[in-house]
Amino acid sequence: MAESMKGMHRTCRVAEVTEEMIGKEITLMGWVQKSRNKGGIIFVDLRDRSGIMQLIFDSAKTDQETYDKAAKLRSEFVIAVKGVLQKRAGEANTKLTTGNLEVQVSYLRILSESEVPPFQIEENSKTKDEIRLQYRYLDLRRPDLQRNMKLRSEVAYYTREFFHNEGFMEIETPMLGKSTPEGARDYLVPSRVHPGSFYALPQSPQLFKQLLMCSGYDRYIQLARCFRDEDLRADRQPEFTQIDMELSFVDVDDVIDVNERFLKYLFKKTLNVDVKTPIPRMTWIEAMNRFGSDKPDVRFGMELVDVSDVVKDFDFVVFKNALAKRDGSVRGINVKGQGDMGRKQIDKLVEMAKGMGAGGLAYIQLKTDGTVKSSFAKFMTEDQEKALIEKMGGEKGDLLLFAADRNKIVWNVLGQLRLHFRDELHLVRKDDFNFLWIVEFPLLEWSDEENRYMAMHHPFTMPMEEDWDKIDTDPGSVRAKAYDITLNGNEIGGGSVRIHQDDIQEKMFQVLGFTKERAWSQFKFLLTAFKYGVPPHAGLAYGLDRLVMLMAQADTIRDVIAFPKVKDASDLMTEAPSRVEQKQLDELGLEVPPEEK
RNA sequence: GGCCCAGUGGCUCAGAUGGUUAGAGCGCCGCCCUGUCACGGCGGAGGUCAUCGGUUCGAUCCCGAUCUGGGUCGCCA
Repeated sequence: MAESMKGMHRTCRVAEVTEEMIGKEITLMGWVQKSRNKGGIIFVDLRDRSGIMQLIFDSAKTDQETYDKAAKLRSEFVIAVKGVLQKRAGEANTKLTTGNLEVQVSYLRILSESEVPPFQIEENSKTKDEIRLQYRYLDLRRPDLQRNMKLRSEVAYYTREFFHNEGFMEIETPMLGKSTPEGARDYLVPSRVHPGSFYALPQSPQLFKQLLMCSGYDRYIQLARCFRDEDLRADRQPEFTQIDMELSFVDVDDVIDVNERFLKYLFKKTLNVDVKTPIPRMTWIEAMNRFGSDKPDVRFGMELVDVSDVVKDFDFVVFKNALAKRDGSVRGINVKGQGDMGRKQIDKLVEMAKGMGAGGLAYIQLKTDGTVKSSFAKFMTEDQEKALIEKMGGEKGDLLLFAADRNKIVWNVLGQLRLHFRDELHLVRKDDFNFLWIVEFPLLEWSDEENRYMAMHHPFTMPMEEDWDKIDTDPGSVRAKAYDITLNGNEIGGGSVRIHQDDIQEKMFQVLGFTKERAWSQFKFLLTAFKYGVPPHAGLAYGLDRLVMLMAQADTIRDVIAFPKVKDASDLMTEAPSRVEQKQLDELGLEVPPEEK
């Protein structure tokens, strides 16, 4: 039976008691974590978001009615107790911050009873995601999720504080906007007033923040909700939050400077971690050549080695074909100490490589017994083999893996294998925070599918002045004033300097295959705004969820989002998305497929 | 959309060449216990072995499809 809390007032959270309160009567409220009835004395662990406090019901000291009531307490009952805070009479519990304290209860109210929960409310739950998410309100009671939510709240707080002190203004941009077919799929919202017309939920506030620069707001920040109707991943949700910013009268170094100070401040305040500044910078091409990734994990070696020159005369058709391709190369990695790997495991690696788009994976095993086994031994002379091993720095016991194809594929295959071995061989520590800027991204990326160049970042990204003269002759070689901030091999943010000169913008649209008409119909408001005095500006956006995930050392982004969605973008708790009543559809002038039975 | 993994009491898992009563730990219920805190002792309840179909004398186990969840590729300017 649920009782009222009338007349009772919570003194503080259960683990927020102080030494001065010892001997005083206090009132606590929370959930029953656990009850241990010894017969004659009952111990109850009372839990709230601050922690746990042990309650004592002693048959010799409490009245019979209270004692009998205490005997009825079960897990997750919500109770209010009045009693004297005291030093523990028995052994202290070193695992609790309140382990040397307890409350001798004189008065108990059961504010709410609870059914037996479907899983135990405890740290490091092994319960499968499906059930946790169905009962998310119970899952969120678990201490590890409460810690993550607290960290997330603090990240948001210190972010606002830092940027406020730096003169940034937080300005909200619309959730109901205009659909732009470039980029990710939009979530669409039908308009009742304009049947057949749709708003789109924002993928990012990109264009609005540029307009705010046109309006003179100088330094803008927003913790912005964004939406992308694409498939989910362990680190990707359909709705997510960005720390979104834009600055006027700045260049690359200015954006990097304020953000390095931000990261230093944030990590110190929230995790007490010292971020060393300046954060190192690496160009995109160096990252790709050395690590096969534009978000390299540089905490360990196993760097890519370009062996194209060494193998160019090998009588191996796979290598020859690769080198004949545009942007083709042969590169390898040296997996130290794995030369004795079994055939089965190697086959698995080859399969992995094929899954990443490679035709296969060539290898040389330098076994510890001194023998050498290679998948392409018959296509090279002994001297050639020796030269290749030497180029790779191969020693007894090493495994040399080679990919041959267009650079894009070679980088991807070896870059991913490198990460595979990082995890397999435990080459890094999780609590190590290694930041790295990646700069000088290519401006454009060729799309085979569209048969044209696409913007690597977005169409408003400023090219590097020194490359601009190559925009007609060799567009693929033009670098952009774009930058990403990475942490331990994850992209946590990215941005660019934006184009503010209309002649460059016009040329960009032309290169991207936009007709003047299409560019104008799509971005009329922006292009018009740019006619009325636009300052040079640049910005950056962090993925807040992914950042907090890494800070919390969580394995999935779901663990830092209160109410996340599952793989098919549905919510197991609310069962959204759901069908709606015909009346709603009629008002919108919409027809939808009939429900499947 | 493709590929891979998983689905057995409330939770986490084990299991059987295909054969009587499918096990364990935790949780739950009852009784006992005045210093426990992974409390302890005794007793007990609880299972369409994800669903549908096939093979078989017989299927939780083999086969196929489906569903659910996870990972990943495509996708994510």
